[in-house]
Formats: sequence, structure tokens, C-alpha cells
Amino acid sequence: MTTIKDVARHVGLSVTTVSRALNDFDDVSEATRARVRAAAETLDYHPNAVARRLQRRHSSTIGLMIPLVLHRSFDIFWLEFIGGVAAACSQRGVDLLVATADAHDDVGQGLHGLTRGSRVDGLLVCDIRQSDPRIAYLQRHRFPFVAFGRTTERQDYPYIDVDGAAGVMQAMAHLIGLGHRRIAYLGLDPAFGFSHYRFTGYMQALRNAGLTYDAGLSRVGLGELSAPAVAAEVLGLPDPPTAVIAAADFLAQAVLKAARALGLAVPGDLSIVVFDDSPLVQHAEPPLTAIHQPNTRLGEEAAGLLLDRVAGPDSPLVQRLVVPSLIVRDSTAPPREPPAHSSAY
Amino acid sequence: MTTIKDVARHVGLSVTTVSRALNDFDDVSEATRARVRAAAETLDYHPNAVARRLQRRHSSTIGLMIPLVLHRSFDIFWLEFIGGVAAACSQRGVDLLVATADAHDDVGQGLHGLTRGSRVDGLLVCDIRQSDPRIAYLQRHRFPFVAFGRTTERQDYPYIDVDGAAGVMQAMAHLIGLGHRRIAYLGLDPAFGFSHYRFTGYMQALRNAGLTYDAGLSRVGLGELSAPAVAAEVLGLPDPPTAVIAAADFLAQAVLKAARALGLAVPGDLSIVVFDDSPLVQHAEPPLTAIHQPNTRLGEEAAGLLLDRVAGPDSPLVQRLVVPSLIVRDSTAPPREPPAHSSAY
DNA sequence: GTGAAAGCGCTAACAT
DNA sequence: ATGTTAGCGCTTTCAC
Repeated sequence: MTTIKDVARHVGLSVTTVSRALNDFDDVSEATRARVRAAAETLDYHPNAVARRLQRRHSSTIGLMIPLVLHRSFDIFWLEFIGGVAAACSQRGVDLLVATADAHDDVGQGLHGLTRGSRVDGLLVCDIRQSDPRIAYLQRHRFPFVAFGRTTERQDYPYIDVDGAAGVMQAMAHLIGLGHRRIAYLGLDPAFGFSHYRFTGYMQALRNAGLTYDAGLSRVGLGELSAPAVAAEVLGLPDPPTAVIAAADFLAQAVLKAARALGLAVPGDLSIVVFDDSPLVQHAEPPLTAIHQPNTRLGEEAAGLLLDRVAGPDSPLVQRLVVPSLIVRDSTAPPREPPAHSSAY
Repeated sequence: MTTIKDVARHVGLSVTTVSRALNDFDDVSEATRARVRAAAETLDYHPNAVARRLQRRHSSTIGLMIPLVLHRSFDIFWLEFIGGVAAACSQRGVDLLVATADAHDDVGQGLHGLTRGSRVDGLLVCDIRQSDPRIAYLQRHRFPFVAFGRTTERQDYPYIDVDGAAGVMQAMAHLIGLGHRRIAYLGLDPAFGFSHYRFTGYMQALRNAGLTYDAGLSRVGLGELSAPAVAAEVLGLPDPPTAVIAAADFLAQAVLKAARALGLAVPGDLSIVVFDDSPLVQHAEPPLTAIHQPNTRLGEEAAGLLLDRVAGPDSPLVQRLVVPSLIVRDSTAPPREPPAHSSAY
């Protein structure tokens, strides 16, 4: 391992000068800088990052906590998100430390170990719950962080999130524009912020369109296990929906299967919009109209926000909402029969 | 930030003693150890990892280079793999640094930056090509590493890999056992080691079963773009296959679609086996018989191997091959007509 | 423009 | 059983 001392010795200068030459200080002569550079090159010298960190008192590293197998089908999302974070880090010359959040022991070991010991300058916390103790923990300890996702409580922390409500409202507008009036909503566990906000968009759109809320048509808290039964149940209602919004790809898959079992044509008898784009969604039969999030870019931006925050901890609070886009594919069409109430006119 | 000095001052001992007490040296009295522990607790002291690394001359960190959006549909695999690596690291108390490999500039900046500067003690390189310059680079620089995947050349380095050939041979045995004789193979870019070995298994199985190789039935080098056309082409052959092995989920999807377009029933008219399990595969219509890899466990083992290697660089070379398992679902059945040549007997 | 000296926070000989 | 001293590799006052 060649150190700065070796370089200094090689060019017959002090380590100080070598350090300054290599770090582009302007008080070192061009000639010297060149000599030092050359020496560093021939000796294959690369500064020891650890020593530098100790001296500079920051690690030039950020931490990323990702959920561990929480929502299996969101895999694509997370991988692309991580890719974005990694790319942003690499571009700005900082290291990325990845830790997985144990489902249960969030504030415990996980966070504690990461925030202590000066291993990371800041933390990107993901998969925020409606009420998330990690936020409070980080605030209390004044540890620089950015959340990817939002709680539904007091939001006095920096975050970036997808505007799930706006996404669902776009989907609803699309469906309502096609003539649908009975639109079902299949959602995930509302304990997660993103799940809550998506449902919020559904309710809001209903209200905006003057449609009445039918409790039988909106089911939340669904998982991979309950999805098939609930989908069948909703489609089998006496007065069934003509369209359904599924808050995740596997929910849409369940709806698709239930429709097939009931002999319902998609999109003829039933329209489907799904939140979150994925191979499963794109390769479905038919390919599904989807609310699409810019996964990689979200990662890049989240990392960027955190890096800015780390650089200037007293910078103003940044809270960014990214509006997803609706990609219309082949699973949405006008309802077969005209809506019942229109015959009254 | 509270340092070891603060603790020492607080208990009225030297930093040395505090260090030894906290690191469980046996030459410190129980009473002292207790006092020190208590002080550390009340002062909320956590050793500075960076300082410790500088002193110990290793970083207790390993690096993981993952492919950046190379094979889009393998997302699930990589995420679970990363999860396994992260879990193993966390369990053994080391940090995980994640870097993405730019598709083109592999040996260039990417590796160089990671291996230099003492930021990681070892590297896990993935997605190995048939001939991969990164291996040579790491060997030349005597940098501790473990490969996840194999080259097809000289293998004088530690690796862990899935035995792709064995996997495909299992699939072939299953198909041949059902009575299939015309079995097509749809493969990926053979430049990647895993792709090469999978195809190898196909050829070997053909030979073992005494089946003749039909060039029209095996197509490799396929991507998301070329897959649909090639699948249609192969299924539309004058003497079409009764079964096909797809080396990736999106290839199987393409086959499924082509079959549907041609009015072929799966598995009645056409059996399909896919390499790699994924939501896309499980939710397909019908759910596909698949060659399944233990994604998370592969990550754990890969990390374990690297950590062992880092601990003892002169330990014997470990090369581990993991045999995947065949999961029989609903896409495989005996061929409709008895194989043509059997009528000759 | 360059160098000497101090120190980041910790561990590890080597005393005692 | 505890303390003294040195040093990991680097950056940074402060001199000259």
C-alpha cells in the first residue's frame, strides 16, 4: 500500500506539499504539482479514504435502509430505486452503504447501529409508515436524513415521495371519462403511507365526480394471500363494478384471474388500472393501463436531496412530491352498458 | 460526538483501559469493566468506526458490484440476492458498500475506484462474462474477491455459481420423461457465463438422451426485443417442437404469447419450462414449471465466502456450485401425439 | 511556495 | 490490572 509519505519521499518534498498539490490548492507551483502528479501516477498512489475521513470528520458515505422482503412484488421498484441512488452517489463521489431494515426491529439495532459511529453522514429511510418511529428517532438525534415516503402526521422533515393521490386521481379521471361510475378500489395495508395516500386519491376523485362511496367496492389491507378471494368477491357482487383500480401489480393480477374465472372480458366487461408499472403488468394479458413511477429517477433525486442536506444541514426544508403518469394500455375501455342512472334522464 | 476520551475522563481511567474494557480484553478487572460500560452507556458512547478502521488497517466493509439494468427481467433475482448479501453482512458485523457496474467501463473507473483507497476489504463481483477482464484485474492486483458466476476459461479464482447446466438437465429429464423428443431452447446472450452454462446443459441432455441436435430448435442471444419474433418463428416451424425451455422469464412470456397466437394450448400442445422463478412466471397463465434458484441464500453464501476469504486470504480456493431445483407447475405435460420416430419401431 | 507540527479517534506494543 | 507512548494516513494551521 503506497501512502502519501512514499510519494513525498519520491519527489523529495514534504507530505504537506504533496497533499496540497494533489488536492488542487492554488499555493503550489505548477511545476511542483506536475511532478507530484507524475510521482503519484508511477507509484500508483491513491489516498486512503479512511484516513481522509477521520481527518475530515465526515465519511462521504450515505446509508440506505431498504425494506427486507416486505412487499415482494415491488421488487422491480426497489431495484431500480437502488440503482438510481447508487448512480447519484457515484456521480457525486460518495459511497453508498446499504442496510436492510428488519421488519420488526426498526428503531432498535438497525437505525442505532447506522447512525452511531460516524459511518454515514446521512440516511435515506424508505417505506415510511403512516406513523413512523424512525422519523422521530432521527429528528431527536439530529441525524441528517431524507425520507422516501411520508407519514400522515406532522411532516416537519425533508422527504421526497410519489404523489399517490394524484396518480389515482388521474386513473379515476381516465375511467370516469370513459363512462365508468362503479369503480372499485383494491388497496394494500393502509399502515404504509403510500398506501394511505393512494386510497385518499380514490376518495377524493369520487367526491370530485359526485359519485357516491360504496363501501362494498373499496377493500384495503390486502396481501398476496387475501387478494384472490377478495377480487372474486368484489367482481361477484350483485351490482358489480365496471372498473377497478388495483394499488399493486399482484392485486391487478388477482383481479385479472377472477375476471377470467367469471368469464368477464377485460376491458370489455371490466376495466383495470394498476398502480405501479412492472414486467408483470406489462406482460399481462391484456397489458394493463398503469400508473407509472420514474423508479430510477426517484432514487437519484432522493439521494441528491440527502446529499444536499448533508452538505448544508441548515438549508431550508425540502419536501418534494413527484406526480406519476398514467400509461394507457389495453385494459381500459368504456363500460359495456351505459351507467344505470343515466337512463333516468 | 462523544469519544473514548470523554469516557476515560468520566471514569478517571486512561483511554487504553477504556478501550480494553470495551473490547472485552481479559486483563481488565470486572469492576472496571462494569464502570466503563456504565459510563459508555450514560454518555451514549459509540466508537468511531472510521478511526477504528484506520488503526486496524481494514475497513470491515465489503463491496458489491451489481449490474446496472443489464437484464431487466432479472430484477427479482438481484434484489433478493442483495438482500441475502446484506443480511450476511449485518450478521457478521460488516458494512456493505454497493456500487453499480457501468455496462461498458468495467475495469476502468468502477473497479479501480473501489479497490483503491482501502474502502473495502474485498469485493463481490457479479454477472461474470465468459471472459471477464475484471477477474484478471483483481487477480493482478491481488485484491480479495469472490465471483458470483463463472467465466468459461481458466477458473483459478474463488466463485460461487448456480449450476445452470444441471438445472437445464433436470428440466430436460422432466420433459424427456414426459415423452418429449423435439425440445426447443431459447437462450440469452452467450457472452454471459450463466447463459453459456445453461445452454451447455441443453446440449449435454440432448446427447445423453440420444436425441439429435436440431439447429432450428435452439436459438440463443435473445433479448426483450427479439424474443417475440423468434418465439413465433420457432413455434411456427414445419416440424415444431412439443416443448421449449426458456432461459429467462421474459423469454417464456414470449413463448406463451406466441403459443396463444397460434392457438396452441399450454401444456396440451406445447410444454414450457423456464429458468429462473419470478412473479411473472408464477402468475403466468398457466403458472410455469420453473428451474428455481435460492436467490437470497445465494447472496448470503456469496457474502459468507468473501468474508471468509477476507479473513484468511491464503485459505484454500473455494469454488461452489449450487444446484437449482425444478418446480413442476402447470405448463408441462406429455406431448399430444406420440413422438414421430417411435412409429418406426 | 514549502515545511514542521499537531491532531482526527482509536488500538497496540511496551512498560509498570 | 492499568498507564505511557507511538502511530494508522491524512489534512491543516501556522511558520518561514
